[in-house]
Amino acid sequence: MLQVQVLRNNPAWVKERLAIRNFKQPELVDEIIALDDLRRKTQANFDAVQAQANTAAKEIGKLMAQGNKEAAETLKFQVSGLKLETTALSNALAETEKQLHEKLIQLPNLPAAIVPAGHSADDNVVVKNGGNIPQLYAGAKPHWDLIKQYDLIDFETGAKITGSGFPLYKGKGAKLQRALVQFFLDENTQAGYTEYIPPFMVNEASAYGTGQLPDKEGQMYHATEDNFYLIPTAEVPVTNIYRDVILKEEELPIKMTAYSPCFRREAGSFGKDVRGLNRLHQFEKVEIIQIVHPEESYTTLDAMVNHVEGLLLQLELPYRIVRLCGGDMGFTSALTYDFEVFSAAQQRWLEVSSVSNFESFQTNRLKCRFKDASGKTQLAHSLNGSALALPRIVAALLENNQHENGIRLPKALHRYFGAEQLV
RNA sequence: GGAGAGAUGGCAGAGCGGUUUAAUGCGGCGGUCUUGAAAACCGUUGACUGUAACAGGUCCGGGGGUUCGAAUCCCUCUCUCUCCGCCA
Repeated sequence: MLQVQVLRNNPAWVKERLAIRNFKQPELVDEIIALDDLRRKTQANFDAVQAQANTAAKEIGKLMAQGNKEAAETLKFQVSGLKLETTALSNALAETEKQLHEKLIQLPNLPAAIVPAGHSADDNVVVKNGGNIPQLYAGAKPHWDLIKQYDLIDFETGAKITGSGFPLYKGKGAKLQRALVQFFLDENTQAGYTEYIPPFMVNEASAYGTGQLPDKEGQMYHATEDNFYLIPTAEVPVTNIYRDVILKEEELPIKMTAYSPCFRREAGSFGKDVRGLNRLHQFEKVEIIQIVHPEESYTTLDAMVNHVEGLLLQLELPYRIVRLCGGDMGFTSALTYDFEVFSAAQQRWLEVSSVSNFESFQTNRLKCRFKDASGKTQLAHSLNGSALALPRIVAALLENNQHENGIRLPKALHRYFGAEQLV
């Protein structure tokens, strides 16, 4: 959520930034400012009447204490009308605030200066290519065939137990998951991130805090009896650690990492996009999250991108880093870099990480602030990224490393998996 | 699941209808003293809103109610603790 102050300070610039995203209702900016004006006026009126009532109530108290009952009763009668007035004004104020808030949450984050304009993924900018695309042998297969051949994941039984998109990992397939999670967490903690295991269900306030509610309600599984949501990413519970918290400046930066299963309803997808491990209702992911000083957040974003790149290098996967254009960026992000790995048998780039700077968009909703050197409280900046999401990594590992007699593993995983060959 | 107790400022802890603009202690910050530090003493010490700056307003777990006036009374929800039951 943007700060109203930002809109008031420079509405023209805000509209210009929103245009980079192809945001269709720039008039919202003016409506919000007008509502904020109204809110301020109503607040001032309410305050004035309330002050009058407070003074009178105190006076009555004093008269009572003096035993001057008659004068107290007279004043009581005179003041009784104020109550209607304060009730009316406070209702009007609440209504204005509600309208203001409803409009404000419709505004997406303002793209950073270097975000390219554009409408879709076609307008994204590839900023770096790394790793080598392997030459596969003639009989190379897509990962879903390899999974079946080596009995790594049983999708059918997963579907029987729960439904499609809920894989049942088995044998070496299950062990590979565990090895990857362990590898990622070790790398992340070595880079200074503190490890967490968060709750995998969150309440409404947390889902709201990171922006899943109210906009993306349908993407989460909802346990209605207890009103809990299954987390779509560890970002939700972990970032909410700092909801309603005022930090000391020296506590920044806060670096956190967490493994979690992720649950996504993702209705309406079909075809090759959902084949095998490409898209699932439940998958594993290790996330990195930082809460930093506003002046540091872009340096931090670069550091996080470098860190994720380091993981892919160690996994020996061909990758590219993509700067998302305004039209393809998430609602809450100011700047996002996507990491894609090349899955050689499918001949497709698969997104395995998305690293974003939210600036103060998320912390404003979370009320995550810090006291700066001059003693003022201001909003911190938040960032997060996957490091990494497992399924598509597994898909690329299987496809790119297959040979006639099995599947080899990158060196970095040997000690985690306990062998040089997966199969 | 059953019975009971509780939720107050960074922490501890009073207040249980009207000079409370939330006592007091600890901690934090500033100062005096000191070569420096400790101790002692003095001062200061939250969030939100609002103003050019004052002033003013809101906040005692969340929400609602009673009253001229609520931290204090009533309703409701959430959470914590103790005991019992069940349980990996």
